[in-house]
Amino acid sequence: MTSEEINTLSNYVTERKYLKGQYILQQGDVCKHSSFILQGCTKMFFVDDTGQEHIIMLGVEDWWVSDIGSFIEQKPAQFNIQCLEDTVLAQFHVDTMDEVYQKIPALERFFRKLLERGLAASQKRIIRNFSMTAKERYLYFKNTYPNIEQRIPQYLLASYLGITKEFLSKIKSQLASQ
Amino acid sequence: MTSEEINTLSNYVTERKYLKGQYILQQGDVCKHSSFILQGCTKMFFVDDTGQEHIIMLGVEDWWVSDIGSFIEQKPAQFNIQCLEDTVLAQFHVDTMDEVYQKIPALERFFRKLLERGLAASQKRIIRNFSMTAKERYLYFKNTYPNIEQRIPQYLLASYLGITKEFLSKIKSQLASQ
DNA sequence: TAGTTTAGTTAAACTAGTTTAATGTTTTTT
DNA sequence: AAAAAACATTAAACTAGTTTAACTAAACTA
Repeated sequence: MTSEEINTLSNYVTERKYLKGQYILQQGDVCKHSSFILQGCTKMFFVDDTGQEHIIMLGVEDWWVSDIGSFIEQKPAQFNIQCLEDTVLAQFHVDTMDEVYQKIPALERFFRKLLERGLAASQKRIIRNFSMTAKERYLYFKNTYPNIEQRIPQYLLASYLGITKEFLSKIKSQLASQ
Repeated sequence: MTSEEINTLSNYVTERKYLKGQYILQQGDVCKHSSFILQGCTKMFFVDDTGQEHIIMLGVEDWWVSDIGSFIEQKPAQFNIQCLEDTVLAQFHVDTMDEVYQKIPALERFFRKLLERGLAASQKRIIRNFSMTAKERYLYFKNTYPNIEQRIPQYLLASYLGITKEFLSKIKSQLASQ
């Protein structure tokens, strides 16, 4: 991107602050923003028929968060996004995306690459869920994101890993006693 | 797209035939094509450390298949794609993508939307794996893709559902006896 | 047409992960 | 500083799904 383009870009980006616990997006609402985390920590989750919460994605600094399906199609979101800490976002609004893409063609490419990485990551996660045990998934998480575990409560990590908090406890005590 | 653009497009698309059992892509190779299924049926899978095969995606007519991560970054593929029937593909080659995008800007948008849908579908699959039992997943599959089950062997469906073929057998006999 | 491979079924023994419930620990509120 | 709320641990009973193994059925090969 040229420095002129970066300048143009700034007209389309809004900074917004959220407090811990606040929702960036609620299941059923239409996702109006694609957001980049400048500071803070978020969880993207959905609530199933039985009322249980399942975490799809955790987000920290430099990650993008949004319900992409909802954002693109402007249909009701399937997911909630909530702040686990006070969080600062840089947001693009859906109504100005076409305009930005037109003014800065490189951005369309950038967002495509973002999506590609997101899809690749999502597919890898499906694989991990199929081919690894809960203990292996936990160790993989610790290894891949060594600084997230300290920032979030264990029951959320358990939900992200697809297991109960009780079982995560058991795994940790097993690992500790070795 | 204008009819002129469609004409231009045809210069960049190649038709290719594969026989049942042939590989469109092998784990470790770099994915050079993004392919649209004109006819046939494919499986995308990966083989884990223990030698077990896990199906990420099945593909039939009108679906796109490729290892997107590998295609985009031009890195070795993590997945295999193999034909379950004689299959005819319409393929874009990676080397000409930038050129096509330039000549037909609408195509870049089209591929972005494709990715968005792919990502949304992948996330939904993660959810289903977390929040549904194997029986529910099976019924969901039957309901959503009513004509795929007859085309593929049961042990592949089991792999797609993330269960053993024995357990799928059990589920089916349970459902039959109701 | 028999013989061999490939796919599907059934059942018993097993294991990874859940549920329930009680107890302990930390953090927040007042 | 006490009380309340939120989070974490442990253990016993349970269940969904796996493993192993033996058997049946279909599909290719000769």
